[in-house]
Amino acid sequence: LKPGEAVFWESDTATHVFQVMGGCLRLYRILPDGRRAITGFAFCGELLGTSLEGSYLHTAEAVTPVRLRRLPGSRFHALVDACEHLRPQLFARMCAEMRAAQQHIVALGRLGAEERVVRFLLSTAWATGADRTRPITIKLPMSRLDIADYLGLTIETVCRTLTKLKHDRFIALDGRHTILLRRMADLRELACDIDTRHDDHSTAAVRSH
Amino acid sequence: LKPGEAVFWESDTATHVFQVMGGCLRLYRILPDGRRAITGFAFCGELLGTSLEGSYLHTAEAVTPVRLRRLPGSRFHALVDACEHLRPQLFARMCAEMRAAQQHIVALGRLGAEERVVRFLLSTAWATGADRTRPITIKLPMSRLDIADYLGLTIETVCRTLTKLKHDRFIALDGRHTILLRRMADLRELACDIDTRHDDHSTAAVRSH
DNA sequence: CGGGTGTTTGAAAGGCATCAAAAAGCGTGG
DNA sequence: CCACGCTTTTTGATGCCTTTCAAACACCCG
Repeated sequence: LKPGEAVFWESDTATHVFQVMGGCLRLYRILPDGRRAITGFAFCGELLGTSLEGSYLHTAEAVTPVRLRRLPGSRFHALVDACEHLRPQLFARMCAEMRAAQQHIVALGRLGAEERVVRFLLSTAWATGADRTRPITIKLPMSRLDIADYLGLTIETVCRTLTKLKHDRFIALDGRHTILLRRMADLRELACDIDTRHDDHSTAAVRSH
Repeated sequence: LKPGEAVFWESDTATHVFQVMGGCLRLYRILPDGRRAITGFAFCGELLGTSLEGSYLHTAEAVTPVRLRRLPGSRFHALVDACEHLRPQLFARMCAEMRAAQQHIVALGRLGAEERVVRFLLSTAWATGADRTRPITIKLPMSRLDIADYLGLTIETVCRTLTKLKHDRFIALDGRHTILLRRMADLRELACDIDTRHDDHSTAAVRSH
């Protein structure tokens, strides 16, 4: 698929399951008045269209050139049903998706603009499996508007936040789609990142009443 | 469980699966600085703790008195694995959960305060399986603070929005936990609601057993 | 019938959105 | 290789919605 082309639309009857073999896609829903909410991005290896009988949950559209593998949904589920060791794999993927969704909900519901942007940068970096303590250069294939619609912000706010981070020496921008993350520890602080902390038991105990 | 008691905490090792036999629970995560994000509420019939090997995704805490059924996670998954007709049921539940999460993401990312509150009221009403065109009285077991933390707002904003809806004759309040929804068509308009109809059909089907 | 918690209302402040325009990329064609 | 025009991004000024802070009020339980 070329950039901008869609794999399927939100209203489509879900007939096939897809696997991304390369490239990046945006997954989104459009509100009646035209507002767009991007629920996630899909990268190489990920599955699309697994989570529904009926119609797709969102529109899937290519951000970069994308290569896909396609399988009829019925066949996919038959395979999963038959293969003893395939089932836990699908289950694990769905769990990961759920975890990501909940993380997203927390971010949209309770984090400020800066926290959201930094968290997005860090999660993108970590999706590549990079060392979490060392500075890293990441590629953001999607546009600022995509990022804004993903984070529940406007494009201007995303820009301003990035420039502020740049001036504060937390990141360095190189072109539109390349960002260098430096001072990871400070960034993690800014992101209000709970995943990497291990003091949650005491926190939970305190707040449990 | 009595109100305020927890079934499990976010950091706990996920050992058991629970089914709610009665009452209402809140599912939430706490940020390092104390902010709370409620990711959802659980009602009679729903399953808790299915979506993870490892540790639970959130804390589950009783809002009202709650009755639970408990099953070791290993046993639960063994049963599902063995039972040919149980698998699609679990799958459907997970899909419904995912759909709810995505709906929530859209609301938090792109809807204003009034839209969020109205959407919450309508989805609560429809969870009871009521007629969608006729006025209906609903019970909200949770506190205003719970609603605020669920909708990504403050308690004051939730209050103000409800008061405004009352003065505009869209709803009527009776005590703290009872709300009459009138003029459903107008409310749906306010909620920016396109596909809740489709959503709830499957949700109701899943809930029913 | 109090006391305490939870809710509602009010005033002021702040953060993000909106509107507007300049600057920077980027592909195209000379 | 550079000039051109378009799109995307960045920056700036202003306004609105939601939050914050504060206090009055209602509800519930003993």
